[in-house]
Amino acid sequence: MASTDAPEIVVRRLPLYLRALTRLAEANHLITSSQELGAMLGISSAQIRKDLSYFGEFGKQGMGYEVPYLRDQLRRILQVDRHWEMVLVGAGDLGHAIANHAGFDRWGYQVVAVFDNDPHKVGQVMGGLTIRDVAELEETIRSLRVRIGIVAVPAAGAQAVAERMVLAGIRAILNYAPISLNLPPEVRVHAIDPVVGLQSMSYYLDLE
Amino acid sequence: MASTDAPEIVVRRLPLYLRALTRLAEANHLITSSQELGAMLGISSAQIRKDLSYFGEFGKQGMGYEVPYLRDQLRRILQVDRHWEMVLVGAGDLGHAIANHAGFDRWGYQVVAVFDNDPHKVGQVMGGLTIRDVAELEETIRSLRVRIGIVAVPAAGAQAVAERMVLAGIRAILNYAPISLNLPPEVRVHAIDPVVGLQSMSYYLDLE
DNA sequence: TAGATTGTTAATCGATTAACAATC
DNA sequence: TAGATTGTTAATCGATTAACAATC
Repeated sequence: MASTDAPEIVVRRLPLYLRALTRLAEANHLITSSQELGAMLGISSAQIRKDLSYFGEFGKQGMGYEVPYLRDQLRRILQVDRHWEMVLVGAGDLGHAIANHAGFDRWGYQVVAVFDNDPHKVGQVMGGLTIRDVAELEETIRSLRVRIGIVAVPAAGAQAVAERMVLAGIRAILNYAPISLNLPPEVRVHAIDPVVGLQSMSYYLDLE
Repeated sequence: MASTDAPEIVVRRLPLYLRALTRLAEANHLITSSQELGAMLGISSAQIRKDLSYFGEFGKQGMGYEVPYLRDQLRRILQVDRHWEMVLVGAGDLGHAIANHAGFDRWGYQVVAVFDNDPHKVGQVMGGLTIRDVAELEETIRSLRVRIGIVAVPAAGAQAVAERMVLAGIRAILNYAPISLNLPPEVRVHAIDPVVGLQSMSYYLDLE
């Protein structure tokens, strides 16, 4: 479980470090340094050393870090050295793309149940899973003891779906709906909205 | 042309304010307050007032903000009150989902050209567009004067594609590849990687 | 007027960076 | 040893919050 005092902003950088280390390991680099990692990520070497220091001492002075060792430590710290199951609500185009997203499997995240409220979709198969009626959401989350939920429904239904997930035991939500979810602070939410990203970038673009 | 002194972290919140205001407007709310917006977004009212103050005075003491007026002002500030064209590289499953993403159209973002390096895909139609050979990338960006690029290729090719985009005139990149792009500071990058979000949330989950 | 809420200032809080002793 | 790089401290920088005069 989560050491308690690392700031969230630090935790959110750890997956980037892990990704860079995985890439180095695949290229058979055995040793790296805070400077090299920083150059890969556009982050200062001091920040990387400071961030890692919240969790332990992983390097050797004068030498740097052993790539496979630091990678494994980050996997342990982030708890990604295990299998996580997820439920997905929303079997539209977006849900379909999510259910088939190869990156999830590769990192041990698996969608184990898909839900929709459209009677025409319920019973159909999507990504190897039979689409269930969203009425069975709570029951399924409880019986499968799932902790992670993915919201891929239209904005109008997202808050209600998220609240139901939380009441049934979900503690982390990946939110693809274009709305800010209002949930208890103990529930983690990560929002994916490409339009929000585009809009903040548009601010900086020159009209030619 | 972007006023120059608002911190980027503030600019990144403006789309959230715009989204909330759009929702209020659709519900025919004519007036709102920093407190109401804050409650919707999980942000303090002081922060909302402070953020808006970088760009002007939009409210009335004792009254709050007129929803349509503030919404329109944010659209102007963010430059989302116009049509933006985008190029997309990568015509795989992910590219397909992106090209068909309804949210882009709704907000004035349009994919005008799709590229792939697979000869079998070039010439096929995806989302109403004929897939072009990625060899034509620079030429197309220049002749269409596009400023926004979407990278939806595997990690191994992403950095090279992004660099080519930038040399041809792209100034904002939406990056779906699971890698940190290294680009000149004048180029904006917004990364979309659901796995990174899941991994940072996993840190906080209790193993039962 | 009385009540409410803005816009802004100053205080607080937290994150990043610079610097360097420790040491491989 | 000489050179390099960590882990950590203190200084700096920047963001958030609290408070309130202005005023609708």
